[in-house]
Amino acid sequence: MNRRVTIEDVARLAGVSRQTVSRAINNKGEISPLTLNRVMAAVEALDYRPSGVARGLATQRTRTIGLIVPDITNPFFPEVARGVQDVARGNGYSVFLCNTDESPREELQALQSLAAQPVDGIILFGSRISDDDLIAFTDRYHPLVVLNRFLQRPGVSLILVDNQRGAKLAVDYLADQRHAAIGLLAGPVTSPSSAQRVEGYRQAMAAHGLPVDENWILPGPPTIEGGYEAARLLLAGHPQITALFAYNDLRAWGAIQACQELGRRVPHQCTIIGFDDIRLAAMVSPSLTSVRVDKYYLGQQAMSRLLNMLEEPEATFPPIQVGVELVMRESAPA
Amino acid sequence: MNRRVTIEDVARLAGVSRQTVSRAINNKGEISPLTLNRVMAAVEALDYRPSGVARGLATQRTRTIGLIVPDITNPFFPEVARGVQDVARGNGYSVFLCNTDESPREELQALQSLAAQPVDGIILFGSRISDDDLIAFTDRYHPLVVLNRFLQRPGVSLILVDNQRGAKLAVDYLADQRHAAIGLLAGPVTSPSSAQRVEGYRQAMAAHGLPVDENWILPGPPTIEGGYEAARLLLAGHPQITALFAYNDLRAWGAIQACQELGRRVPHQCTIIGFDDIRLAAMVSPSLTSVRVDKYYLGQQAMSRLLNMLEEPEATFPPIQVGVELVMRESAPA
DNA sequence: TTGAAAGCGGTACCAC
DNA sequence: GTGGTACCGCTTTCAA
Repeated sequence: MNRRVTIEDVARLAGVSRQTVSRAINNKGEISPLTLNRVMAAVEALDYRPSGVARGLATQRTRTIGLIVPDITNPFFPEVARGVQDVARGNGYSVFLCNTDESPREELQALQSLAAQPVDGIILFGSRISDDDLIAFTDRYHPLVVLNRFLQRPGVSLILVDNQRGAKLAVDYLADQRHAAIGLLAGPVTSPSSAQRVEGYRQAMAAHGLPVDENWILPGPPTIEGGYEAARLLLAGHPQITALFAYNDLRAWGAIQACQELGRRVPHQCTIIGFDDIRLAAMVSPSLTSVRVDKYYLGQQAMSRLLNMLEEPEATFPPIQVGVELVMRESAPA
Repeated sequence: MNRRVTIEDVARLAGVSRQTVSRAINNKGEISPLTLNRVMAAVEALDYRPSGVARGLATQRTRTIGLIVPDITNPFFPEVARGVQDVARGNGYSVFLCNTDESPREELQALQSLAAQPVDGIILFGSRISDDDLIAFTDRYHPLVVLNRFLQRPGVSLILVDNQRGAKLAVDYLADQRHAAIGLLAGPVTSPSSAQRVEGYRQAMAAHGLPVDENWILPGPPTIEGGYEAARLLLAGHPQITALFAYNDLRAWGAIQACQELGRRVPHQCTIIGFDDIRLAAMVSPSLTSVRVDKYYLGQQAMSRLLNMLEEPEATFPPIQVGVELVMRESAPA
């Protein structure tokens, strides 16, 4: 590769100092229009682009952020990522994307590698690490935006989806249809959002006077396969179950497949509700009744908040609450 | 944020020079086991992590690459991204992800911003910019791995999916079933992979002695909505069409929806074949017959190749060909 | 085996 | 308004 064009080259060509070039390209400090023009002409001529690395070293800001998600192939996260990236790009930021595969170890590594990179801030979705590890990390690094996890710390902002209410909406809906034995295909045991949905399920069941058999709650990976396995086990072991509420749409789909194999028709012989309302929920057959989360908005909010924190490092920001709504379709018709 | 721990701090604590610390953490140069231990102890004690930025400036290598895709919410790309990222991480690289929204302008900006970042290399999927722009860019920046686009340039490696053959497989299959009027829901006009699939379609039609009405070929965005619109237009304007071959699975799904609205049953009154075989192709109803591409493998190959180029900057590497296969399902049964 | 000094490509601070 | 100089945190080169 040809040697990189540096600020020095521009300065030489324009017949000014490096400093003046710096002023010109950064639109700051007073500069005479004349020199500005000369410098910009030189920049054009050489097709000069300042090195982000050098700039990062000098300013201690890289205009770079890290986005950590469990798995970008889970259709929930691409939409979130778009929300983050669109806001980021609009403000001149680039985004590192890291997958953790639901592994706390990978997550911690991702955090540390991003901190060393170093990025100006980190957005952490689907966190699975322990409170201790996360707190230890927040002590050394910020700003940090964390989703769906309570963690009151300086330098940490929270985005909270109303998971409990989402679960309540689903259970209410099923209970109103006289379902009493409602199985719960919970998410990963390490997932705070799953814990919140489980809690919402428990409260709603209680509110309807419905007893909960602990065996009806089966955690597992947030994938089609995971939902399939869980539904098979649950329906085989507890034939009295007439409805399933799943941690996410992928698990709900797995459950639909399991029902089909077990000869239980959805929704008539088994009613199913998912969570997230990913785009394709409407496309499968039967289409999926689901608790809708505005994923793109979530990403936008997370990135906007991170920008706010970057602008006012000393400020404290309240958590952002994001609502949910039930979208009715074939797998759990009215 | 507490001041960053630097190599200087470690050196002081260990009672050695910065240089010795550098040697220790990079496992290079001769160093006495004793000092090594002392240094590493200091590193531990301070929880020191070298700054990627400073290192990048000094070495001119950031262990960072850029991945450009049209749209990460298109289910094709998350799988590719995982392939790229898994190989990247396994080799100590981080990945910047950029979306272009199919826009040549955004794509060019993404390329330039990544080049300025600067990343060690770029993987470009779904390129939409002009040959001129791309060539101009390759002259100033490499290494570059480009997918599905012919471009013989030094510093550029190619990954080529056998798009023509994929289209041929689909058309052969339909022609063998006596379909003669086969519509083509092509991709974006700027998409090289779409052009290749159109070409394959033309050749296969000709091989079967089937005339092609140019109006049967309708390009458009690679989305469900795009496929829906295109299929509506095509089927309304040319009722004799009995089968549709779509640029990708999303367009095929849109077509299925259009058929349902028009009262044409799939596959009996309209047979449909998609492309990509994204994971959910098997989940929709009717399930989708599709030309399968191994997306994860594609990503792995792209990143592996990029690593090779990074290791041997002077070497020339041949294009990597990636095969396809037809997966039969309900939308076009045997 | 270890250390001193220069340099990577910018920005910040202070003169002029 | 402009230029000189130090400095960001690390690696590289060369000497000791």
